[in-house]
Amino acid sequence: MAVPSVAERVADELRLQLAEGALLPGARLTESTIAENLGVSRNTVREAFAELASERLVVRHPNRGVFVASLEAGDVHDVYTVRRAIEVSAMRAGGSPEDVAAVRAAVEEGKRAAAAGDHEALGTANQHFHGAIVAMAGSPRLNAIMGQVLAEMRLFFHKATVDAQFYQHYLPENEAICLALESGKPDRAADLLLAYLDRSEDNLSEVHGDAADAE
Amino acid sequence: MAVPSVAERVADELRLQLAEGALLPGARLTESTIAENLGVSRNTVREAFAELASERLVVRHPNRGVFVASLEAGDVHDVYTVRRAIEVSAMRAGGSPEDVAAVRAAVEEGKRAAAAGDHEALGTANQHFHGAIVAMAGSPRLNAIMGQVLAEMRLFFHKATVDAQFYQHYLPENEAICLALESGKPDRAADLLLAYLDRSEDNLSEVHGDAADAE
DNA sequence: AATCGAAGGATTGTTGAACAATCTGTGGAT
DNA sequence: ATCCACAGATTGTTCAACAATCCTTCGATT
Repeated sequence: MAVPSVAERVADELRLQLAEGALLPGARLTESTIAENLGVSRNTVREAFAELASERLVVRHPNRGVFVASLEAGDVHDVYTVRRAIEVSAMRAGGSPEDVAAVRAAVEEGKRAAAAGDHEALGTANQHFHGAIVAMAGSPRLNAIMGQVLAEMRLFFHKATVDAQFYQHYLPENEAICLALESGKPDRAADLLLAYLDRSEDNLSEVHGDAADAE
Repeated sequence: MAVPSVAERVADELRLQLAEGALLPGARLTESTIAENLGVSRNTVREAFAELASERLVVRHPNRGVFVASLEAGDVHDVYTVRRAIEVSAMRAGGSPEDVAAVRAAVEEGKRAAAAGDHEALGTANQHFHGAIVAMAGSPRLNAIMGQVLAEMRLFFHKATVDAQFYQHYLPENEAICLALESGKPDRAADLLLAYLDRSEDNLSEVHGDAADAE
């Protein structure tokens, strides 16, 4: 019913291209060419840029232009710090049976994707899994924050060109976390999740080719 | 060195007015009048609005205008859900001695304000206290999120016209939390903080005149 | 008298063009 | 080779216009 504004549609389109990897980190986004390509005004593109910049998907260099954000080594640690705070907290909240069911659904979605050998789908299933975890807190703000974090992660993965085994490795962990949750032990699930996140961060820092400081 | 753009200065100015209570929740912000008052273009005001909207300080009603955000009952709970996730997580991280010193400084700042009977200062000291707690995590993203949350809270306090005793009541709690932190017991401090936040939420919901559902 | 609907005014959403400010890169002078 | 000036391109911002939408008022109808 609510028709999205043109600026919002432009932002959506750019978000899509970013998620698909059509725009790689570091790439420059020129106002005029985007305005021309999408058939909108430069001013409207500008509004869309403001939105994407607030989501950290894009970085503004004053008088120089906007560039697709690229996560540096420190950013990876930072993003995982946010994830640890939010996901673990939401997990300890427990969540309603429907919330737990959503987590289970994401786990099964991942299994199917792995069976089909589709690691694009495997990646999105993993994001659904973590999104469902945060959703247990029932907090619109936490959901929004997590949404942004996941979008940032997606951006990063395209840069790292993650191989199939990357996600597959985590499938049994997701299963274990989900089982703990389903058997009414959210604290146990939270501990597993925390360990998972720590390991995931290490893996990612490694892929990124960065000497991780043992903190 | 970096000169803020006009749009950013407009956003800053509006943020200031919001923090000072010059613009009360629910008030309408008309593009043309603000543009005229600040001597800038309507388009620039529009960019500033986009920024404030992304911070939830302002709400956009399509084709109707932007209004100063007003926290409803559910929003209070939501904001506290975010605070619990972020603050408690940061607290458990412990933090460097300088970080702890910053927390201590905020506590003392609060004491001085209370002694002087300045509850405007008492409020900001309290915000510094919680900001310092989050800063222990050393995460720019968490700091940014907390900054937005605190800005939202400030908005709400102007609506509720909180009395002096509101903050004063929490001074000894801040002291206790800080002491636990200083004596190397961050987990103990985190537990105290969690209890603090729960009680604070109850108080606020009460002030707001809302039948809180005991969850 | 109350309800409904249609004009009118006001504000937002979007466009297009224009110009100053700033950055980038090229080429020449030392 | 280094430095400086200049030209080109892009951003930042303004202005003016118009369509779309909303709110209000006024009038017509029942």
